[in-house]
Amino acid sequence: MSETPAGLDFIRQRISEDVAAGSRVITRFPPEPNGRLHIGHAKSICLNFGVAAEFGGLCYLRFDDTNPEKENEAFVQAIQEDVRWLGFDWGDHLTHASDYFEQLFQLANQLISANKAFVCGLSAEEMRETRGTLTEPGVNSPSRDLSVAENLALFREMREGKHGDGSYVLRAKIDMSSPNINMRDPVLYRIRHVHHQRTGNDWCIYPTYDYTHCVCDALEEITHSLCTLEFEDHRPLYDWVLDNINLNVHPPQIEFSRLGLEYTVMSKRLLNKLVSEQHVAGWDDPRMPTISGLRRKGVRAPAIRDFCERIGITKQNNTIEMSLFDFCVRKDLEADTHRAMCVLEPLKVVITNWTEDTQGALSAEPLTAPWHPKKDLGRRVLPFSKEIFIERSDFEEVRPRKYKRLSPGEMVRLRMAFIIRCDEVIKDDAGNIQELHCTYFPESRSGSDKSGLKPKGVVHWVSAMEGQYCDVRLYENLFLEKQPDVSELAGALNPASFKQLNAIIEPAALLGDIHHFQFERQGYFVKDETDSSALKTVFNRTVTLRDIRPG
RNA sequence: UGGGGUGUCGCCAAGUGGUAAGGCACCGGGUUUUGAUCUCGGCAUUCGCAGGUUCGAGUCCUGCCACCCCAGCCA
Repeated sequence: MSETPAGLDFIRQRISEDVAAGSRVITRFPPEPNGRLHIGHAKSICLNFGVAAEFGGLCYLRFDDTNPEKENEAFVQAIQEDVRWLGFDWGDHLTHASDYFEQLFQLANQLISANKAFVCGLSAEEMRETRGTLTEPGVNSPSRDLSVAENLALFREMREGKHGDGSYVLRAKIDMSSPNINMRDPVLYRIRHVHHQRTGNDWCIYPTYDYTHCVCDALEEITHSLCTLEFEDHRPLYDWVLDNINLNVHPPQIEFSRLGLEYTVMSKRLLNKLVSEQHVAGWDDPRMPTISGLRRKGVRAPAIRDFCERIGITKQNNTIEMSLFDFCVRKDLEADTHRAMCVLEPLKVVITNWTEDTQGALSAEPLTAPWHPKKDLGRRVLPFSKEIFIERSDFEEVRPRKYKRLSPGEMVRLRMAFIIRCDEVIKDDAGNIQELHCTYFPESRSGSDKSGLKPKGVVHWVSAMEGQYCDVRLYENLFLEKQPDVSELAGALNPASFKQLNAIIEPAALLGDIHHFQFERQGYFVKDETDSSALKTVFNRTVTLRDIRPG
């Protein structure tokens, strides 16, 4: 696929060494169902599922559902849909951290029995106060020296619901003076009397990420636990837990850098905020970097996969330029997307020498055009009439240097049709251009041009008579800055990120079951399935065409 | 400040002691009835900085500097 089979990234190098030494490859993608997946998750999905496929292994889709307060079933379903849409298959390896709640509980008891964990009665505030700081060690909890029997009893009571939320936690007994704050007797279990989307009211204590993740990895015999850089500091804890329970499986945790993309944000907290504060229309708003948003904007899965391949896997902090993403999107669409003509901001053109006779002659042999310039996708008919619309921006009264469009006295080709010359500019009293009067050259018919004329350029057009109205939504970056300052979210947003136009499109485009289009000279667009109706079709702009103009 | 990481072209990224891949972007030429696509060419005497080891250093050593992450009963 990639034209640049660069050296393997450091993770694949490591894995291929392990495979050479006889290891299997079992990975996992472990989303928390508290939001929808975004392009950053796609990087991880492509890595985990990709690596599994490349080395003949398998990849679990495991929901990390240890915090029922924030998670829900709708996200569980949406995440599965997104992963599947991206083109990955977890087979029957769909699991949840909650599948292992019982084992996690038993193992926690083992930890207590081994005097490696204790029940702590400190409040959250007290715990913060005794944790110490980056430079000062913490102090031991007064509960730290409870007997094994007392801890076992207390933990049982926690599980039985005899204590209120926040009254007790189970903590690992490690080292309050560790320079790594994660090792200062971290919390393993907390009390939460809340309903869990899968286990219902079976539990009122829930394990924390640090305790859960490594154990689930071990239980699933994950061979390579790949995660992002911010978990690097948690690795000693990951290892501590597995070293202190007797599962005899110890996956290595390997960290890589998360994706940064210009003009957007990737944190679920912020994306959630954008949705809940209604700065966008929803998780699938086409301006969102979510998988569903990109899909609704018209981006296809191969483009996302290609993008993830091109950005690579390293430990360097990175911010990818949007131009690379756009490149991948266009590259994917270019090869097989139907072309159509759609006038976004219409300017009427009257063909003064067009008569009923010429109209009659044309109907005997209508204009047609291929759906695609290279790939054979068939042809469509292009109705033509005395009045047509061209793009307002395709006409200038005063011609700029190297201008390849229409201006007074000049000629331009109507794409796939005739050459016209602008004879007269009709204006209203205020001086606004109302319409253009042009003559067409019968000999210049596309495909059989005998006119010998050399027009300045080519413009798209739609017949006024047959053209259909449609809504076209133009999307731009959600944020103003490449690296938005999110401390003031509202102010960082691009007010021009969304614009809807009432456009006119050639009739053939609305007839079939074609979803993705390239509107010639403008960009790629996709039918919006949720907002289109029988009365009006809505198109979302996926990405503009590359546009190199002088100046 | 303690700990953990990272520094190779504008943005990514190969490079694993033998004389700086590739992609995107950018600049120039060609083709073109999309200023698209396609195509050809250009684009790091230098690898955060300073020393050192070596016949030879982006790769090894030492010392600096910069940036990122960590003080949730979030993940």
